[in-house]
Amino acid sequence: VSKSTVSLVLNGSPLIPGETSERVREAAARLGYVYNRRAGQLRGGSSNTIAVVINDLMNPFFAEILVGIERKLVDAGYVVLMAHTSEDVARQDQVLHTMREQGTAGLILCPAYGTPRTLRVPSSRGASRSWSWCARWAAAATTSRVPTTNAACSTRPAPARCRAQAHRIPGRTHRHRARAAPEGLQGRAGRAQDQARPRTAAGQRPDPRRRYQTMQQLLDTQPDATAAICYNDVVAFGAMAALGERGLRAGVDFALMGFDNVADAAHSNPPLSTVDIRAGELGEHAASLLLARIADPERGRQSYVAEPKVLIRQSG
Amino acid sequence: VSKSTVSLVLNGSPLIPGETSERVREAAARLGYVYNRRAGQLRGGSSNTIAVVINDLMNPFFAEILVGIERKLVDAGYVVLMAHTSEDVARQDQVLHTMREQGTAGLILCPAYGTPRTLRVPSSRGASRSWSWCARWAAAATTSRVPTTNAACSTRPAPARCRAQAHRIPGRTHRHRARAAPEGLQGRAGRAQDQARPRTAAGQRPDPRRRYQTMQQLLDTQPDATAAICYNDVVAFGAMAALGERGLRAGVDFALMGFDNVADAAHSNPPLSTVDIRAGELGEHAASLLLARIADPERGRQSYVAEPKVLIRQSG
DNA sequence: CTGAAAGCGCTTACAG
DNA sequence: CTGAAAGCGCTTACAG
Repeated sequence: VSKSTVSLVLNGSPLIPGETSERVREAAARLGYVYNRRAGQLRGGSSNTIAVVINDLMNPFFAEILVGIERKLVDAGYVVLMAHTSEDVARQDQVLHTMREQGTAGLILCPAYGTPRTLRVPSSRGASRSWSWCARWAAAATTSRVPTTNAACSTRPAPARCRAQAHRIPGRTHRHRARAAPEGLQGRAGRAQDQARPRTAAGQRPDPRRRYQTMQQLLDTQPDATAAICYNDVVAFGAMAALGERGLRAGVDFALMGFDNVADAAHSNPPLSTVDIRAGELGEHAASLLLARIADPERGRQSYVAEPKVLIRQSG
Repeated sequence: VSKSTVSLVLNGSPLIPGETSERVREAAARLGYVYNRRAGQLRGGSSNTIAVVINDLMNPFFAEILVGIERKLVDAGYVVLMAHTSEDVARQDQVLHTMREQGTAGLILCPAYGTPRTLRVPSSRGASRSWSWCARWAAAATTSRVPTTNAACSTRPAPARCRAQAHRIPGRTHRHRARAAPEGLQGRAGRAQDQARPRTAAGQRPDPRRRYQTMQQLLDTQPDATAAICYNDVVAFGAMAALGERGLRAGVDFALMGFDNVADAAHSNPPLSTVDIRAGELGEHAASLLLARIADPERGRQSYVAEPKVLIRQSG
């Protein structure tokens, strides 16, 4: 009954005969022994924790991403150290700093709006930690400055095709940023009046309190508009409310398109046409790429870009 | 420049003179030194991590709770170890076991449906860990079996007043569990036909895929119903969709009441009448009570019960 | 196949 | 006020 024997047993080493192993396990159970993984990792030099820093859990899109990440990571035997930034860059810096001291094996970051593309993730000593960006374009830019940068999960599909020819889409005045190429929308009949591409208001963050007002404003200032491509599903939900208040119904009087295909989009009132991006899988991919990088640090950085799928439901 | 001197400096001990302290800090910064908190805690016997196990982040109610918990905990200098159970008791057992080895200072659990009330949280060795239940009734029952049980955050307000006299509310046939006492609803005029109290379908979990069908079914089987008190806001959103599909509008043809006052409830189509329970604060309280217990383990268990507030908007 | 010894990076008495 | 020494709970060579 020696210390090292116990250690070998608990780590499932094949060196120990079954009988001895049994005795040890039995004794451990009887004494209510609980393994101190941190001590083990201190000595062994490994770590089974991964940091996940996420920007906005109030948006179901990111909540789904987090769930996907967590699922994959736990399945792989890791435990996740989570922090929420509420889109606040200062808090993001703070938690990034704190987590550095925890000696995680890796980090997945869904960056807050305004995160500099050159962000250097403070890595633990020596062993430069692997990490991934997730779900925002910032991914592309983190090359030379952060050589440990790994995966990029971008939701941005092919650009410059954001036109819905069948409807009158307001351009520069509305605040929504069109991210998709909703080709499906083109087929929806109507008068093809305006091909104005919705203005990309980069850097503009979709303030939850404004989702609704934005549509109100749009309807006031551009009374001839008959469609809107919304920044995301949550914005589109707000637009539905604004429409409803004026006695208009999306899909009848107005075409509305979201983005993300959040779970609730299938049962909004009316069900929302949107672009399916499978947020959960996005998260799982971010996790997978990170895990691959941890397993083989020599591996170059990779990226995964989701294939968006247009989903036409009642709203547009 | 000795090890212990460095340690004292980094922990802000007053024993070290300013000049020496400066030199140490400067050198640390220059060398890119990063403190290994786990090693420190191994020796010191403390821990600054807290486990948070949560059941369903797809429901914005719980996402808000998590955000509240995280905010409070990070502000207090802790770091959170998060796990998601997806309402799966088996996975909950798994993550609870894994987290035990991490030696957290405490645990907050939003139990999955079906969690036995007698659940014993596996505590780390010796130092029985403080912990809290959050947001589910299970709280009340965890007394004698888990003496380290701490706070209970219950969302259940006073019972047995769930009647909306102004409307015809289906009773036993619908699947929604009424949790609130929507007094405000009583004042909403209409024919007072039925006082049937909605049947409490305890243990019945609101399957997201069914939210919508449930309302459909209700309308089919009880065509004379004119109101529904929904289990929560998310269920109510599904009901709105079902209504909309039949050309009915909540607040005009039918009264609909949710529960939780999730952020989106203010801008659903139409805006949802609901019961405000301030999920974020619920989470913050769960965190506060846990922190108090950690600071003073002798302190008895406490509970916090939120005061619900009825919010009448357009839907009912 | 099992035990004694050194050490992961820190902290904490305890001497100088 | 600063340094030398022991030890947190584990793992990993290295002998027996």
